Amino acid sequence: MVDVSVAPSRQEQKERTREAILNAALDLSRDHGFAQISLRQVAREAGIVPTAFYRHFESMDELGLALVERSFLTLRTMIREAQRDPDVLDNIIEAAAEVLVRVVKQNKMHFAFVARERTSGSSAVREAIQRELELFISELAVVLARLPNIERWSSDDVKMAAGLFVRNMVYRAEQVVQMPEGRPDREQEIRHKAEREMRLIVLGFEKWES
Amino acid sequence: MVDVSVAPSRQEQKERTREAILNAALDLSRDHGFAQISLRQVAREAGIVPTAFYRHFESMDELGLALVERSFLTLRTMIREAQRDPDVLDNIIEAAAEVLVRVVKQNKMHFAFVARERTSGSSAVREAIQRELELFISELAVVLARLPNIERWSSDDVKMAAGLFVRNMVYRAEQVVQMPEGRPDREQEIRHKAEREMRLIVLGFEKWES
DNA sequence: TCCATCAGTGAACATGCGTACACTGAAATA
DNA sequence: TATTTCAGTGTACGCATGTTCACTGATGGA
Repeated sequence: MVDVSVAPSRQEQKERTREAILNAALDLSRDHGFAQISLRQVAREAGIVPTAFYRHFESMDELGLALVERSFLTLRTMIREAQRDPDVLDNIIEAAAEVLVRVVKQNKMHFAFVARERTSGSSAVREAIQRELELFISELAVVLARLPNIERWSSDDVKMAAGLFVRNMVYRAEQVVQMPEGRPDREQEIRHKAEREMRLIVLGFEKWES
Repeated sequence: MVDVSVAPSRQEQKERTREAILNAALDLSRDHGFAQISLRQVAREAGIVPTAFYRHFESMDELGLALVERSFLTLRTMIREAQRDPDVLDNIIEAAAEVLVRVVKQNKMHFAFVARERTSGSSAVREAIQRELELFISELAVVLARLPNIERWSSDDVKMAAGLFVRNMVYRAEQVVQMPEGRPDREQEIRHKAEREMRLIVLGFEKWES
């Protein structure tokens, strides 16, 4: 029996409300951080009564973890894309800078969330982000390991390089997030600076010994 | 007329209470961030009644700014020291890594505050920290500009390099702060990683063109 | 058609919050 | 010594919070 009516099924409706809560929380976090917002604010913004919140999450902490997961889905998609693209290996710097600005711009809220809560969220959220970032660095290390100058490096060294890239990426992502709407000049500037930094790091690669 | 009695003057007492408030706030910020703590908590911890808080600060925001200022005093002292020491130029990496771990360990709370509130504090606090960090990068750039390989660089390039150093320093400082007490092995590891990263960046210096 | 399920409701509560206000009493000043 | 100053007190207020509990009514399986 196929549902062809406009009325959503119970499951669909629940999922929809869950999304509304996630989006409300992400939106409210924007100004003052996730840790500052209250369960009641989230409920209000999501268009439900405070107690209905508990039908979806046991606590704000659990909501925070769900947001971490959803945000990193974006990042993982990004690196999977990069792994498939053969051009990336040829000019990793330009590709990375381009992807950085484009993807961050498309997912401002998620990046803002990660950058902000990485150091300041509740300990549960903070630890989840650190773990996910470590994972992300490892995945990037796999990509980097295929670069010509890096093939002979120890895996520790490759991870260090990946860590440097990611940290600079997080920093530049913060800037893209804080960037006011409709400022292509600022965007250009950030991309340019990100490129120069990565190029400097890559230059170091070529002379690196253990 | 010199005050030889044990009783502190009115001014001294006020200054003492102000310090108590600052320390209380720094201490309470440790676990959940400055933005999360309340005026009443700070007052309680400082041993005064909530309303007495207003004799010293107009709001929690003003307290936050005072903490930023006090925290950066530490950082500025650090770089002034480095500027006077001629050895620093010879082996800037080892010196920087050593100073990093030592000073951060001595002033854990201040560094933790800066690292945490940099991305998550109230906008006033956040902007104050960004400004101070920019200033710090400029000061470091002056030191770097005297390095043999860098003399011929444009000032923009030197600032980029200083920015890379500072961002990695902030990151490693976060780790030192989170480091559990009495773990010299972890300390050694962090210092070692910081050194390797800086060495990689310096290697890039040598081949840098514009 | 009947009935169980369960997403969302709405009232109630105890608690902690920021801040206004009138106050006290010791230190500083005259 | 008499007076002023002012850091710190204590009460009181209205408000937002997290969580409890009994509830409603549409969905969807029997």
